[in-house]
Amino acid sequence: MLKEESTGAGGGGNNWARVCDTCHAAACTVYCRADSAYLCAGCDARVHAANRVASRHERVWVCEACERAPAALLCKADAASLCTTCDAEIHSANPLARRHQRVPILPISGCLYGPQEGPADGDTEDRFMTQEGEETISEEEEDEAASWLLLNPVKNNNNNQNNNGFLFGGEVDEYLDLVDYNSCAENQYPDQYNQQRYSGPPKSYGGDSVVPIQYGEGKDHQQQQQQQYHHFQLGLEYEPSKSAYSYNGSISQSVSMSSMDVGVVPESSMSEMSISHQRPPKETIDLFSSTPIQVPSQLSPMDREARVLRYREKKKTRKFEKTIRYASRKAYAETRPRIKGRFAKRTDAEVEVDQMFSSSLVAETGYGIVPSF
DNA sequence: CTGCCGGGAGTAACCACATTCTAAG
DNA sequence: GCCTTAGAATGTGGTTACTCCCGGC
Repeated sequence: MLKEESTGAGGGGNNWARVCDTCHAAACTVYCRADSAYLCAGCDARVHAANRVASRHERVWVCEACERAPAALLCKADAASLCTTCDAEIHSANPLARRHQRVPILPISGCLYGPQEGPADGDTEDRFMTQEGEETISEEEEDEAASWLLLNPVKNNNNNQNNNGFLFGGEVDEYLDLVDYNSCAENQYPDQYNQQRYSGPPKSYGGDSVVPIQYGEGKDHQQQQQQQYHHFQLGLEYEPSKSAYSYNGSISQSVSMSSMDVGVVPESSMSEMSISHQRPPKETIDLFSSTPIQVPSQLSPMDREARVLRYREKKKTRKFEKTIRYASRKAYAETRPRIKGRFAKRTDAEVEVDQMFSSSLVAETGYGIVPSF
């Protein structure tokens, strides 16, 4: 499904991975500055292992998102090498992504690869390439990507764990759906949102200290944000009349709970989210019946490709690790007494000890400092 | 082939409370 | 507009209970 469209939409060109300049078959994985050439793993190993001079050629990984440009930044959170364009695009998607720490990629030299054993399955799969260099997408990925392109009519099914085994609105969509909301919230309350959560030093009362944030540094950050808002607004011009900004309740809960990285939700789902609360009983749901589902065919090929690409990238880089937003709360939670894992009430003695510690600390420092990590 | 059982994996819920947010005065 | 106050909301981690899946019989 996607293969045909991805090949057909690009006007005959391959919009995904750049092919190796040497073998013209496999997807390139590194860019050699000295040779100004994009090379696949095999050709890189072969070319740069040929002699000592060649082995000293500085190469950089190709962007893992577009796979078409040399990576310029390494996102530590995603463990992904990204070109400047993709970096800007991905990390402007939402406030959480913006917090990812990125460092300039250092050139690599020497032999990058061990003995060539042919492309590993995982790598092949990861890059959606076959050994012949053709794009392939597994059925599972097709399904997931399709869930991107479709909407997720059962995404608000939080209270119903059992989706009848049908995960159409399950993990993937939950994961994917948040960014636009984040962007919406950010767009709606840009100043408040950012001032409260993402800027400024921790307050002196020693309360919640937000986990350190790495920005693009200095004044660029503000400029960056403004640019991001601008980009977002451009994106929203698609459906300006939708009440997509006024979500609350379970949606905002999802946002706060989902500290993992998030992806981009198809525009169509934004409008659907507002009616999802009124969805009929489960047994009457028919995804492809009379409900006003925006089918993929309504998307332009370019939109489709863009979404699939974003989906791929986010799937590749997503992490399910919990992100601690408030280190002080973590500290409190860790020191809090528990009974069978549940927080337990502190005894009077413990409270007294705490008060003694806190009062002595205040006397010494003038501040009630909460340990933070 | 079907049904039952046990083990493993995954996940929601629960708890207390300091901190933050919001609205009202 | 600014300050204060009260109440609601939020977030935090370890354990438990529950569901689901899979393999063996």
